[in-house]
Amino acid sequence: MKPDSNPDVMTIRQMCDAFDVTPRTLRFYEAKELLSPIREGTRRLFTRRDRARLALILRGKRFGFSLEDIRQTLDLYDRDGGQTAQRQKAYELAMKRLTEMEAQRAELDLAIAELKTELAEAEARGLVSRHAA
Amino acid sequence: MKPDSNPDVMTIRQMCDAFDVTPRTLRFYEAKELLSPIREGTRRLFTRRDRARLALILRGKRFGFSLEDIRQTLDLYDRDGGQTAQRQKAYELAMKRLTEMEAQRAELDLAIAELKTELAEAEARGLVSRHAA
DNA sequence: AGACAGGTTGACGTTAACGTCAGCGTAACG
DNA sequence: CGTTACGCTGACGTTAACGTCAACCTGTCT
Repeated sequence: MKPDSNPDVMTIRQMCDAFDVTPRTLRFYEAKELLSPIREGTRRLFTRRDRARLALILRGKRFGFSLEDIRQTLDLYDRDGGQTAQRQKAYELAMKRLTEMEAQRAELDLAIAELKTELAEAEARGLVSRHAA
Repeated sequence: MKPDSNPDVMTIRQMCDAFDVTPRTLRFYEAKELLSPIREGTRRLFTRRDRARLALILRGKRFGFSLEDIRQTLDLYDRDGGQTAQRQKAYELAMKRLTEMEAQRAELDLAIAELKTELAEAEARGLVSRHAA
């Protein structure tokens, strides 16, 4: 019987298709303790928790955070386990990340505005056409 | 006589102090054609143009862009030189970057909102204190 | 039984973005 | 004129984040 009868867990290939990553990447993330799929014999089965974490990981990457940065922040989203002291640390770390992200947002807004200005000027100088080949 | 008598150019060390990077980094960026300081004999002298570009480079990095991505976009800010065809390409590339950045901002907003929610819930669950050690 | 699809574990290769170190040049200072 | 500061050029080392490949197991289909 196939193991994917359970809709709550996914095989490595299903994960790859769903998130557009390679098996190597998922195993790598597991080795780095970003994911912790359960084992059915030797095979990995990824739970909802793994999927949620992977989504957060990929997002974090798009924002330029390192896997190590991400790993540490990730624990906040784990409402269940963890000692109080650990949770407190995760919380504070997440606060720090929040501050960073808000700063990044501010700078991003600025950069976008500047780039728009630059594009408008280039246009005004008549050296480019809005839509070409 | 010291070369830094000219306020328009800076030595490598002045650049390092101003932008908090190492000499190695500046030479590396030059090798990758992101910067093109003039030479006084063997020594590098960085112009206003180099400084402007470096600022953009460092910003781009904070947004998670690769040096290669940055290098290509950078040319848009070079109002002077360049063939028309080249400028047109740079323009279109910059448009693409703009779209990317706006998408990134949207996702960033979402992520910030989610993280805030998560923090609020953690607080509500009473497992953490807003400000600890 | 044979073959095939899908998964697993090492182990080594690769790319980006620098760090580090040796060896050399040179300019200004005491 | 020696040395101290600053800079330069290779050239090799390093870290992160995977890619690639070989060798192996295992369930399923024919």
